[in-house]
Amino acid sequence: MMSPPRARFLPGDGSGESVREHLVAVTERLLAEHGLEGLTTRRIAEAANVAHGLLYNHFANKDDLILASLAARASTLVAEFEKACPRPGGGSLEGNLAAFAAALLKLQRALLPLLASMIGKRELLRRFLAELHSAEIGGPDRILRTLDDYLAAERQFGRVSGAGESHLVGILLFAITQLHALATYVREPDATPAKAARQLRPFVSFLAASLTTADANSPT
Amino acid sequence: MMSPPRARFLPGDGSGESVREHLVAVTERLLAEHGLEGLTTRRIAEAANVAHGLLYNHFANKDDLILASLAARASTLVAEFEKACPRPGGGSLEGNLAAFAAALLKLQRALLPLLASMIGKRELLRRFLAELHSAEIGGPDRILRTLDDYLAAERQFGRVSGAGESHLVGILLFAITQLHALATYVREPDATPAKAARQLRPFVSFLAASLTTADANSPT
Amino acid sequence: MMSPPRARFLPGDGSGESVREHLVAVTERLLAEHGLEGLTTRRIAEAANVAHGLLYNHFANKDDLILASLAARASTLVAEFEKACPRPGGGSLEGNLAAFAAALLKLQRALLPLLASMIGKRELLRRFLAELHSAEIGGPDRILRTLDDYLAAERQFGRVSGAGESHLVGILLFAITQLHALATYVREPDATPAKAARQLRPFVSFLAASLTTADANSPT
Amino acid sequence: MMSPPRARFLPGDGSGESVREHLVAVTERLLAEHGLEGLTTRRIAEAANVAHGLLYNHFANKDDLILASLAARASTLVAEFEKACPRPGGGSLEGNLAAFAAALLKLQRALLPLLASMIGKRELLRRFLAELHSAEIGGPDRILRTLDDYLAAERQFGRVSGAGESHLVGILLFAITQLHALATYVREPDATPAKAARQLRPFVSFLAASLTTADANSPT
DNA sequence: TATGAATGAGTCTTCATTCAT
DNA sequence: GATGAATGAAGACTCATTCAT
Repeated sequence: MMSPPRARFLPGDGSGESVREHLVAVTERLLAEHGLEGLTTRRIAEAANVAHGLLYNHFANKDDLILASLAARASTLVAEFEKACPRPGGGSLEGNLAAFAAALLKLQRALLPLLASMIGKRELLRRFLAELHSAEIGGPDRILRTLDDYLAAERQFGRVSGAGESHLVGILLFAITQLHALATYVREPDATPAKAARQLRPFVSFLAASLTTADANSPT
Repeated sequence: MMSPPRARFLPGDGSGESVREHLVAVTERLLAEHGLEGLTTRRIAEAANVAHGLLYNHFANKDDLILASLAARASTLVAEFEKACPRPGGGSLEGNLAAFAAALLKLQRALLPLLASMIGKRELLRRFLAELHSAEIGGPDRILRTLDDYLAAERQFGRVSGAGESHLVGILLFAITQLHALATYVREPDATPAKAARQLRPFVSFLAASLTTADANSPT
Repeated sequence: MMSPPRARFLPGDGSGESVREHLVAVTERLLAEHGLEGLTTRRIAEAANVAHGLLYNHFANKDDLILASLAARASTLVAEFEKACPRPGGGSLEGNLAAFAAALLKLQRALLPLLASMIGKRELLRRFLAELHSAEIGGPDRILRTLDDYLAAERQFGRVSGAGESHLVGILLFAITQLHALATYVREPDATPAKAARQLRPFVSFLAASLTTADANSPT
Repeated sequence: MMSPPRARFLPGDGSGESVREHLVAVTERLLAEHGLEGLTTRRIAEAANVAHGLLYNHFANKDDLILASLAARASTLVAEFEKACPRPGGGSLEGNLAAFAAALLKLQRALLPLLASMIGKRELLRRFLAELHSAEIGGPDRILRTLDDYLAAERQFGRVSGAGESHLVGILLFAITQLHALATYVREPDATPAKAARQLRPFVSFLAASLTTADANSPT
């Protein structure tokens, strides 16, 4: 009747992680590696070295666990993005934009597959976005604000001319990195950051130029 | 006792459609309406008014049918896009770019969900892209070439100055519409084209301006 | 990959039963034998010698199958009851009431466990009752009407005096057999019909007497 | 890191209740409110404000706890019934029978769902009945004896004629209230006592009449 | 060629029970 | 005694695919 006691995840194994956190961490890793597709509760339990039913002692259902893990993943990625952001005033403007592009690209490449897996799962998507907004994580809006803030600071330093363009430029940088992320995801998933930087360089130059030129549209 | 003979799809019903084509057409419609999510072989057979098993007489498996239908869908959309493209020389440059933006947006909004559903199904995605390239359909590359061709023609008309930027501008237009498509899909799936046009307008102006200004970066 | 083809239920095995009917019949038998409790879809499939998933090709869900089988069971039982009903005018009145009691008892002993299993499953119960009323089956109301009709006929024969009591008597007969059915179900599930008849006899006599006596309450 | 100390049920909290009694009391309440269906050990522990595992320190398994609680519930109900019984000699005979009917109905409506949930759980049912008999609770037999005793007393008062019928009448009253309880449970769970009294009235009158009439069947 | 009944592995979820602390 | 995290068997349901007719 009794099955032999299997070695399991043990709290107090030195990691100081609660089981809930352990489950979220494992799921976050699986999400990062394979996306939402094919991510079954059984596989999560196996990867966590835990009985299948345990998930349901800590989360009401699969979606709740996924959601917590998605939020954790997004939080991690946004934090990494912000750490990688250049400081205004230092370096060259174009170099800084390139640094932003690289950071954005990394973020997008990690986030796009997750977002994509949620398409068609409207409810999960809705809750994920709500989570982003409610929690301190911040979604795309926060990313764009970070860009805006940087550009505003550079304008203070006199390194950015023009008036309203800077906001557009930030969004275009966001857009071009997203396009690149999607394209490489689809076509060459193993592309190196160096190669990506080379490919994005012309766009960065173009956008940097548009920030430094006296804008033809703006009144002098 | 005998089940009543149901009216079925009959080849030679006047439409001149082979069964295979019928299945692809029906699947294409279902894809357009609901995406890949929840698209089961049973539902396809029902929608096609055909026995469930018939699918497997014409396609080796579900993926093959989906693939053929995705290709058909992509082909339809690309054709619609090209029909909506403005002719060079006519109208205002900015108006034409706006028209391109609208056409691109429509394309992206239709294609993104399909692309997204394929993320995580690497094999299907790979085959879809191969199909795009091999068949006469043409993927993003063809779209971008269409943009490039248009801008080159406008340069012939003297309505576009500068040298290498036009290619970048085309890609940026592509990128900004993709970003918009994704954002609205995620946040407000029911947004109207008019609203989208309003939101994209500043970007279109910005890009149009950069095409007409003597570029500071380019040697005179 | 391929599992060996197992011998299964084959339509055209001589019984002239459709699969749907086969499933209902098997489920009806299981219901009769063990009630709703512990009746799993897997066990049904096993008893029907059929793959588990097949149930869902013929019924939307477990409840639908159960419901169809409950209706079939109820139909069978009501038919048996009506066949066992005595004809008015023949035999002795008390003998006829005893026959009714026996028939009612058989019905109740079969139906009570089913009804009981449905308690706590409000939705199933609601649908079952609706089914009873909508289909030609007829529930308790029909049973009571049968009793009423019989007594009315006997009054025509002059074998029942009194006025309004006969309806009460019918319901009391119904009630006492239900009580007996419940009591024996709970206490001695293997009680024989003969023993039950002996135990019900005094009640039958009492009720028969009340039908033949000039009623003290009624005005002469 | 430590989970906050939750307030728990503490033995010696002034109520003088042992943990075992507390668990039984809580389970009894849950049984009264929602029946056996959906009554999980987790929910019991929650309602008792007690750790889930604690149940198994005081009861060998769920059934044992349920059983103790069922017995407690039955005991409560029987006590309430007896308190509501009319005293012989006072009031009108028919009024007293009506009072009995009301008390019986209340008892049955409370007990039937519990009994029903036990159908199909033979072992639990068997043990429950054994408990009823062994403990001082008394099951249906005790109820019927109470009725008999009342009628015997009334015969002493000369308010009941006839000889052996009174026992039958008691059982019929029991039966008709059980039938009514089942029917209303199934069809209109929210029926008021007043409505029930109205519906039972004719039966009460009929049975009362049969007690006061010189019985035609009995020898004078 | 067309049918659709049949298959069975796989999905999420529930819950009584155990046991180290 | 008390805790509650952990277990795992079992439940209902899905769906791509096969195959006899």
